[in-house]
Amino acid sequence: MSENPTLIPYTVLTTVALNFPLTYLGEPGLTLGQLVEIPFRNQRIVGVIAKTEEDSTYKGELKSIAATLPYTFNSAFLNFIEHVAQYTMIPTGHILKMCIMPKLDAIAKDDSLPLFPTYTLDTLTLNTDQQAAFESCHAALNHFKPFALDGVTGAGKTELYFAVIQSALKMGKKALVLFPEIALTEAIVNRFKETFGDYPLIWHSEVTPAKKRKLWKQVQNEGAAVILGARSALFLPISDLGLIVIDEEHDASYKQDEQGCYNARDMAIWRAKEENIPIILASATPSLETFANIKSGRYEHLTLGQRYGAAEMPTVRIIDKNEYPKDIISKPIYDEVEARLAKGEQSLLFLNRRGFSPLLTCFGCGHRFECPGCHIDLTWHRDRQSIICHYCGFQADSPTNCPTCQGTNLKDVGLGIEKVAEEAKRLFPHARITTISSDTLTTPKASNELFNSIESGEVDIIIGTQVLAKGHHFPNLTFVGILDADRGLYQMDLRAAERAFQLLSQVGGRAGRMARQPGVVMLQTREPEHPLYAALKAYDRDAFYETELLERELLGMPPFYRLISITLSSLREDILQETCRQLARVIPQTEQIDVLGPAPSPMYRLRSRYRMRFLVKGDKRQNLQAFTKVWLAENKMHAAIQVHIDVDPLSFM
DNA sequence: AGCACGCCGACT
DNA sequence: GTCGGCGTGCTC
Repeated sequence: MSENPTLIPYTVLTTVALNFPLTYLGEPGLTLGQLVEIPFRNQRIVGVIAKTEEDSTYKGELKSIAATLPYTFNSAFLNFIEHVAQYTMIPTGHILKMCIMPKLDAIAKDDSLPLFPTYTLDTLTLNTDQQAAFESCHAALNHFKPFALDGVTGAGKTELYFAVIQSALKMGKKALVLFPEIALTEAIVNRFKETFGDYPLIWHSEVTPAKKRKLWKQVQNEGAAVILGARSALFLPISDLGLIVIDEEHDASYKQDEQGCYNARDMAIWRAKEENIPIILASATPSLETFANIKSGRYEHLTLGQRYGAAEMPTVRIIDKNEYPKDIISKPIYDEVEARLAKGEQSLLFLNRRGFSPLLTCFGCGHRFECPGCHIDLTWHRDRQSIICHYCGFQADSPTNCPTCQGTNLKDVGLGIEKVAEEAKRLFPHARITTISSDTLTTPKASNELFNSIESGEVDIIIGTQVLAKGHHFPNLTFVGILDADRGLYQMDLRAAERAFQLLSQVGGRAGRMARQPGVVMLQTREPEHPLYAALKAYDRDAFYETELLERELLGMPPFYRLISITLSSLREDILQETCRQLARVIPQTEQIDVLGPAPSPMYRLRSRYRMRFLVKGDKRQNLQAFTKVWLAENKMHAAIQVHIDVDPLSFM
């Protein structure tokens, strides 16, 4: 580029995977946050003015900004991008890319911009608890404050935050409401329409690119609106943001695990802080982190409804599976289902495992059908006539004979929901039975049809996995049988008990939700004495959480300590092992921070890659990111190695 | 000599 | 991330 005396240098954050900004020349007077097009190598990319002066030691020839785009990010949003990048250790450019749309110049030319919805803001009727909670939130509308909204299903959490949203809208501001797996929750969209007289702006992975582009542009305009979205909606450049709500805040789908790990719930706190607005984390079964923040007073605790009052909660019975060793569906559960069939009510049988059986083996020689890439057992999906790897998605046709000994006596081992369905058909030959899992809920349309058929009473017995656990109202469902409550308790996962409690209490919460009398929940377990079940039976959530917190503290685990998981993977096992040895040699020695590993990942072989893992661990005050950055920068990594960094990993799988 | 491929560094 | 420079090694 030729030297032009009228141009001045700007620091520009780009959408490429660099962790530092670049310097470009531009007309004087460009403002902070201005989106621009810049030449980068032989292409044009989008960037944002991060500083209105030069901030680099680069001594090469500077290129010039090619064009300015009619969009400007405010400084709160810029700070948010910077903070997320630093915290998650994702390159800043990647975070910026999550915040913008492709083809910005084309979007700018389109002026067919839809108007904001016109909401009716009639005052909602609140009960005493809701009114008290509302007043706390209302008083915080002009500054940063995190709230934990706590209350059992049906206690009125949604009405409460609807009322707070209403206040924000009246102030001419926008509210951002995050939901886990929004594509499946038509119910909340309808509820919104009923209350506010118009639809919210909807953002999730199923929304078409054209609609996304319109919405992306629209939310930058002034005016009141509600944006209802999945975790990625957190990265929308919303102007005049007045409130953030995270519903089902404990839900694991707020955590993105691929292409850069981040937890939208935690990052939302930072967004609220930068925007100086309140944030409401709602859940009947808060995450242990949130529970700890309530205890320490960092989050204001809003409690709704009669907490864990026995009257509205289902009756929970623990079934000792050791008394029924051979039965998939034990006698007590059978009796309850029979009783529901006689009364024309619905039953749910819950098992958190897809397919027919998690293992297929040859009776003759013991051959197991394993995934060629991951070396784990393939799950037999008899309905689809295939064997499938649940980790990488590898599929093959159902075998008819053994590849090792040619024998034809293949045996299915273990239990999946397809096998439960077969057993249920045998036990209840006249019942109308349907299975629900990610195999049957393939599209939003398919799932709506399925859920509608259940709601309209076309089904007697529902057999399903965890996809059932959230968001759906089954008014005629009065019995839930949990067939293998222990599953999840003994995985190599420190959150297993917490998740099991959340899952079981939610599934239990399905029963009798709308019925006049409480429903019945039965859990089959081989360990009826486990404290988890005692807490579930008494619905003593806080007692369970307190025990769990104590254990985490003793183990030196989150939320008392923080972790960063670093997974190295490669197609070449030798290079991987050598790199790990080398990295282990140069671990910086400090008193406060430990590095565990290298250890083989729980999935040592996944999608044909070998995987090893380090864990960086320190108490809450330590800057683990800075430590990790220094450590990894010591070593030039071989090109055949991929590094995957997960700050605050949810599970270690 | 000519070309294909893979590694590695630079990108403003 | 992704492109291009460059070194290695294979083939005509």
